[in-house]
Amino acid sequence: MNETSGTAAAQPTERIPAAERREQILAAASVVFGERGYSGATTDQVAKAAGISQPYVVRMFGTKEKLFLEVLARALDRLIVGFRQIIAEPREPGDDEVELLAARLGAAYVDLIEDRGILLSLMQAFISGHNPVVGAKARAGFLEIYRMLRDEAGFPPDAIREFLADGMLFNTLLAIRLPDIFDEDPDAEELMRCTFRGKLDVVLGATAAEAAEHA
Amino acid sequence: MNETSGTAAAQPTERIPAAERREQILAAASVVFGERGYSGATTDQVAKAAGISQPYVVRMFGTKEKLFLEVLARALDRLIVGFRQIIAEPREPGDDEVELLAARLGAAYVDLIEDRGILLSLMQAFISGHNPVVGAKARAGFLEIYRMLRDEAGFPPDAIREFLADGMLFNTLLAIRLPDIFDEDPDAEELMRCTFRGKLDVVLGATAAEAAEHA
DNA sequence: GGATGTTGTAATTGAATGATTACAAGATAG
DNA sequence: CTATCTTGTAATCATTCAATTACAACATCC
Repeated sequence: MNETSGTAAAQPTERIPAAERREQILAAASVVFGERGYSGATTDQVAKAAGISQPYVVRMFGTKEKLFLEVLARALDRLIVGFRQIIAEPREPGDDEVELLAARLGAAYVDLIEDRGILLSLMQAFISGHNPVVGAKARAGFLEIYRMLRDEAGFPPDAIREFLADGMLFNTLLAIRLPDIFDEDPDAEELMRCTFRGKLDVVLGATAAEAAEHA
Repeated sequence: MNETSGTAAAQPTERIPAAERREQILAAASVVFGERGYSGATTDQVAKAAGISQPYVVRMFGTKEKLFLEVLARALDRLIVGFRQIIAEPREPGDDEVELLAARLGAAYVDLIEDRGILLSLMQAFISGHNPVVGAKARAGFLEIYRMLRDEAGFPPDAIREFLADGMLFNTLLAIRLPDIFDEDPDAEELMRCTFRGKLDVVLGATAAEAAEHA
């Protein structure tokens, strides 16, 4: 199409509007930061994952830190907006109102953090409490979720604790890649099942299928 | 004592047996790795925290990675040994046998991860699932805890899930330094209290006291 | 009291990496 | 057609940092 030399090998990177390229970089950065951590990730790895050159990544976001903060803000935003949407859905009052809403929120959460980039970017932020900027964002985000469950969802304290605790355990089991060793150690799958009591078979089905496919 | 020049300013670093120095380095490394992560921490920071020179740190452990693995192994070991000790304690059978044991284990866990180095080293390991060596250790450690609760403590699945989930939530709230903003945002303390339902007032008291002192 | 082992550091090196600069090529307006 | 803006890269710089080397001071053994 737009090649001038007939047998060009390395395609000269399509020209793409900055706004769109920005999204590509953020998506790539989410994965790379998630895998290697803020310090462990390099702007060059992000660039390669996004299919562009390293200087372009830096110029687009100014510094590596600003890029990371943007990735984190996006992840938190998706989480909060997603939850708020579900809570806003009309629901009829009843005995199991809280339980049902918790299940819906849980499913949404699972959907979200199956994106490993989002999961790990969030967890990276959790352990950056010492960093004034990142730490403050992590605390603020966590508190906003708490207030949402308390005020908008109307959860009683025990339901909040259980919901958050289960979420953090799920985070951890996914982060350590427990499903990766389902076939090596049956206890791994047992722990995963024990964690979800079948109430989230969707996820388990997906990850187990992945594992089976890989075996 | 062993000063040759009377007015020596920079003390020439006391000679200490290698084994003891090793422990000092491991203690310092636990803190530094916990705060900055594996990639973010430098051997020089560890050295300074331990009060020795950077090359000595490297020579003692060969590489930075080996040092980190040793720190992680220590943390996991303290956790596992500590739990096993409590489980082995004689206890009379009864209705609340599991609940009581869970409370004891919880208290021990809290004691342990109040050492921020241990808390964060463990959490660093959790999000290193992609790293073959660190990831494998994290998975193995988590599974060992699971088996201990199931086989040695005799916990039913629900008790295991609840125990682990509460632990992970506690990890997270401590990691993001929620107690640091108790005085800025009353919801922070409320979330912390909601999380523990007063069953672990020891901890809350300690961190609140810290915060008050700082205010 | 010399030889050997242990405990330590200063100086340096080589690689990695975030950031900058300078430049090129395509699009768009006048 | 020329000027300008946008989208992109190659080359390079300055810094950081893990690791190495070479050496010094103390201790212990014969």
